[in-house]
Amino acid sequence: MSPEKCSPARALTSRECRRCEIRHLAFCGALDPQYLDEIQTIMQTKMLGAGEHVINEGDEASSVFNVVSGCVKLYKLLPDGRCQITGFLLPGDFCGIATDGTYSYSAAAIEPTEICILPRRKLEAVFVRRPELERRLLAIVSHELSVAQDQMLLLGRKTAAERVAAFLLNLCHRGKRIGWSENPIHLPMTRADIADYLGLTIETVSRTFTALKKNKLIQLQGTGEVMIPKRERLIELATGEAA
Amino acid sequence: MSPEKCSPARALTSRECRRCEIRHLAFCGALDPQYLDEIQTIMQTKMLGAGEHVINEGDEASSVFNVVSGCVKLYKLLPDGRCQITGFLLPGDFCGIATDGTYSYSAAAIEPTEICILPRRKLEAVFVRRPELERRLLAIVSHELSVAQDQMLLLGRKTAAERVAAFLLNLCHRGKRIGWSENPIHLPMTRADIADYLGLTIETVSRTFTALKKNKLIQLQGTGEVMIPKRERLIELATGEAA
DNA sequence: CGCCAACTTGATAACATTCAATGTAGGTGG
DNA sequence: CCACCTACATTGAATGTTATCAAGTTGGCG
Repeated sequence: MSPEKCSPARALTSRECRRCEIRHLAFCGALDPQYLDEIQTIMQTKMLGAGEHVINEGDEASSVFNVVSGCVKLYKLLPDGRCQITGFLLPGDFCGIATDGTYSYSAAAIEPTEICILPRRKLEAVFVRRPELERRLLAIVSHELSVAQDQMLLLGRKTAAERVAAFLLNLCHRGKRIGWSENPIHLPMTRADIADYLGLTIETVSRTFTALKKNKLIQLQGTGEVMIPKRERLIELATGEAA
Repeated sequence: MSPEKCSPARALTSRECRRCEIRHLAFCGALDPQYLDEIQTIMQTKMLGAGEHVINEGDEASSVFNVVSGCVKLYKLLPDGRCQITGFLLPGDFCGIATDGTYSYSAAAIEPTEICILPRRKLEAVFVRRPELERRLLAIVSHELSVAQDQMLLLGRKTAAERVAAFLLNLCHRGKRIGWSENPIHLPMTRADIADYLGLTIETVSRTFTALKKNKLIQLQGTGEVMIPKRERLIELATGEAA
């Protein structure tokens, strides 16, 4: 629910963009390979352990970050500790866009995670030379806005069962794109993270999993592997078509 | 809660960008006045009555729209009629950005509203010549994403009273920017719209207004004018600092 | 003046939360 | 290798905030 303990930061290194296996998933993929040095020369990489922070809300927005491997949660806190996770970043996703010079949310790895660090200033300079990069960024941010609107519908109007169903299908869909198993789905996050993402409590999430299991909409293999036997029925539930 | 009846569409006309009084509020403001014709020549304007639609979810995303005057609600529906309003557009705001070729939400005027219509294709052509426009768009969409994240926190984790307080302060802040009265605040939308925006029911919104009034956090002058006597106390409530 | 839509208020019910206890799995040290 | 510890997850019982159902009230407009 709240910030987690941090292990000491790892040394900065630098991957080779040319050999980057997730480039086609990231915004860098908009760049013709011949111009890859534009990114390579301003970029550094870093390994993070579970719980380590990429971004602290309120800090000066000096960089944007690409997730290469692992999983990062974006979240906001209320003064009394209530937490809302606004998204999970998978390989190829990025964070760190800021409007007013400071980050408006926090970001923390939930498992061992490798990130690319791109200094904002330098990246903006690249945009001037390579507008296709900025165009891709606009497309991605627009898409994220659309996803955010879906999530508002979920948080404002869906029942617990609908939320959990939508969450599972979503993760399935995104995982597929990056080559994860479609069935069973792997959940890298805890029940607490799922609860904070869906605007529920841990207990309600747990009970909902149990109920879905009882109704044969899902099967659990351990707490982090979910089989979906009847995809259509889960989709109906998630979209609110089920009475 | 649901789509409203539509009166017949008004004739298309064209305002003069050069004399546009809200240009500095809109993304067009990024354009040096000497290039205003780039927009002027591709743009048309239209008057809408209350309830008329700007966008129908699922339609082909052929244009983007600027609000010149009035107020537009953006919303999404579930099959059974549940509605989530994702935002209210005030003069200077725009809508119609789409990722995959079709609109992912609906948009309807909630009072007489004037809009500018910019064909997507033609606008994209302008972007190539005038990258400052696209850059501004990225800044605006990034800001909207940040606002959407705030709204997720509200919908997922705030109480009814906190939601209403946050809503009033928000509208106050946005209204100020476009020259509306700061105190009392004018609410152009119905209780039903407020409910669908805050993920509550009409009854809960109404009761919450009554409760805030009883606690002297607001005063009502009719249903659409709200006085805020002690701004700080309302801010405390809205941000979750109040116990 | 009367109608209708929007709003308010009241009583009851439901869904999710809270508080509390129990269960399970992975990791560590004896 | 097993016992123990801790973090995470599940389950149960009671509570509470908000939703639902049902009247009323207000206010603007023809």
